[in-house]
Amino acid sequence: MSRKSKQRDTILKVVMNTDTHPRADWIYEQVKKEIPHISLGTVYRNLKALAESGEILQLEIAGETRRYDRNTDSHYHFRCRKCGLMLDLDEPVDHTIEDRIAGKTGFKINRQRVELTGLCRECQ
Amino acid sequence: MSRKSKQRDTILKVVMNTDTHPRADWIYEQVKKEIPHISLGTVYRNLKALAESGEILQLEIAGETRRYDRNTDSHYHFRCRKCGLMLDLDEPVDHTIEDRIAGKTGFKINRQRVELTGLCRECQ
DNA sequence: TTATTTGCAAATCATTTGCCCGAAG
DNA sequence: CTTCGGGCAAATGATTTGCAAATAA
Repeated sequence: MSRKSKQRDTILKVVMNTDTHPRADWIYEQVKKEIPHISLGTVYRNLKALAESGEILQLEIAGETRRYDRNTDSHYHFRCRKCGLMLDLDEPVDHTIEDRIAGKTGFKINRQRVELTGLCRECQ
Repeated sequence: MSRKSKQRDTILKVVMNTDTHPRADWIYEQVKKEIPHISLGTVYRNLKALAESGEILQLEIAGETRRYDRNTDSHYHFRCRKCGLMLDLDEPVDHTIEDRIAGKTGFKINRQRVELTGLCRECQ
């Protein structure tokens, strides 16, 4: 289905080796250290493919540029509104909300996204 | 502080008269019916001003174009991934998550955003 | 009058796409 | 070979901005 390529392998490696939830341009800069002539378009194309195959998670964030996450489990996120730090919270995800809403409205709920925004310890 | 203008009043009126969480371009089309020569830039400028003064809410949505909401209270949203329908849920907002995270991490939490995605009744 | 707001167009930012070429199978 | 992935640059879509003219106070 999809061929292997040096660029795709390197992009995946970069994402798997950080927990900073990087954006495409940061990933691009890191990959350039190994493949100086890589293009940003290639980075976007491969990030998309890797997300579609379930190897990484595309993190769509309200009002912010997209980020990428090696952690593909369902989890909450915290974002510092001053320094931009973003991290996973290991709070257990409350799925009872989904059932409660589904029961009330008749909707089928597939996904729940919870974002907490505030100030991290350093920025307070 | 801010002057009144026909364009701002009309934009506010349009947002207040719908519960569809419209995007800027839809609001622009509606306002054009009353002020045909209005420009999209003016619509954006006024929506921003109205949000800053607290009269409306700018809804930043993960992976989607911004929408505007006449309901400025803290509330959850549901979005249908097929037809794009977006609506307010009248589920009470659970603020205990904020305290729990704050206690665990030492972060100061200002805002919580909860988005449920799925299929509405018509689209299932 | 004079400070804001408008209309318009150009600028920006993140992301996607078209096309032709090089490389993987 | 033949098809997919890569590089590059141009296109896209949403939103913002600069500026001169229009308008509210």
